[in-house]
Amino acid sequence: MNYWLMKSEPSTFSIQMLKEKKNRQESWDGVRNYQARNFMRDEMKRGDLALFYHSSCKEIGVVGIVEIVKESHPDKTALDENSAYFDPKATKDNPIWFMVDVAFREEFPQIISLAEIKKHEELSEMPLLQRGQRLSIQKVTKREFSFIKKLASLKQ
DNA sequence: GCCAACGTTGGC
DNA sequence: GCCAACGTTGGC
Repeated sequence: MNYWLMKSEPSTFSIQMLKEKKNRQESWDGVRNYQARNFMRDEMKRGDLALFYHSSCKEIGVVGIVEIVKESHPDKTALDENSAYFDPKATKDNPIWFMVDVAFREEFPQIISLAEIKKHEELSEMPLLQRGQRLSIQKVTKREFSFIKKLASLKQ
């Protein structure tokens, strides 16, 4: 089982939006970076857990946990001319872009902010904190995942 | 809004 | 295959 961090701009898709969906599930569409795509296509498995990270917003940080409930399948927004994520190079036979489906598992009582993550030596090797790192999907160790989950529970 | 750091594109 | 130009990301 693997652990992940998945970034989203909350103005586009937030954990509240996921939580308010009827089945509390959503396809993680719109990823247009090959490395992030490869993680989804090749490595993400059903049952994996991911930290939900809000980026480019007022309160930056980890806001909760989601579970991968459906493994890689083609991202249809790449074929949709009306989508902001349309890619003219994608075809039905060669979709290029893939996505997984996630399900809401937990919303932290308080955000674990980027500033706080930076304070803990135990989290200092997270890709998130490495210079120039901007991948929207990143690997997280079990230790890091548990540490952040514990930080969140301590704030209750 | 700024800007550093990346990733992608396209001419050669 | 190189690499300059350009576009994007994302924290501040």
